[in-house]
Amino acid sequence: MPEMPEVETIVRRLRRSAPGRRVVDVWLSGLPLRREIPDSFRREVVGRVIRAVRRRGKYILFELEPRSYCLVHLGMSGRLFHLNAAGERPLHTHAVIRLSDSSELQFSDPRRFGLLAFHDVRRIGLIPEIRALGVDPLSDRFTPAWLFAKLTGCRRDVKAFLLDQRGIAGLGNIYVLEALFRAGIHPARRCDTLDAAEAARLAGAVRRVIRAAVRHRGTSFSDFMDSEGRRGEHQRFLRVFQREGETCIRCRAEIERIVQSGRSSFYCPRCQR
DNA sequence: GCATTACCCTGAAAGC
DNA sequence: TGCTTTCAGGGTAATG
Repeated sequence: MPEMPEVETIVRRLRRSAPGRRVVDVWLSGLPLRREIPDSFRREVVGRVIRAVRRRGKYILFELEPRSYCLVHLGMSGRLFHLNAAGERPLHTHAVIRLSDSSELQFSDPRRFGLLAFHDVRRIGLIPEIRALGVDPLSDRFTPAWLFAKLTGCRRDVKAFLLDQRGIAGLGNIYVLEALFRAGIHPARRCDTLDAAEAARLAGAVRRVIRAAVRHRGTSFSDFMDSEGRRGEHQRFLRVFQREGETCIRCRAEIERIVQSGRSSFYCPRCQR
């Protein structure tokens, strides 16, 4: 399940391989993803040149020339490969974008929760999905003071807050739970019960977890692969995620699982309050 | 207005 | 062994 570190890993690879190439052809499976890909997508994208590859939250943005954007979200099970030459299309391939150097971008997504869209706008802030996103956890705006101010007026569970892309953009279930463990905060704590010191611990934990995961090129728990088909390494460093019944690395208590808003939460009942 | 729940989908795992 | 059921989850729409 690609979160920000996995998307960042893909974007860093694509930045080396995609800019400067012109789109010469687009193939679409015709099946709907999160939304239908309109027939106009092919007509709009063919002929444009990829100028840059960017990331906002879990979204990948191809900046095109003349200025416009191709927006990609990997959803739960999406993969984006950049192959040197036309290759075999894996099962559940929904889009193939052929480039001027004979390479091709392949987008596959078995569960079809992903997104592929074209936006004829000058700035990424004009794309509704991007405008709705909150601060990036690695940006200068994400500070302990900012986080404490946000938590103070919020009555939800801290886990629900951290998962909400409108507040902090990029976190998913894995890194939220890992950050809460490192900060010693129970996932069901109400936001407005956290004090300034806890908010500071949480802000630091989020940054450290995300930085470590980016360094390890993401977590390949089930099937994540980067744009060259390489698996990530961060699964070896997870401390609570999917470790129900195993012992806490810090206090030897048994890791527990609860369900919040239909999602699993893993935590140490002794270390996290 | 805010918070929670249901839904989309398929593959893997569990249950029978 | 083989079929059926359950579960997983990101984002959004619907509901409370």
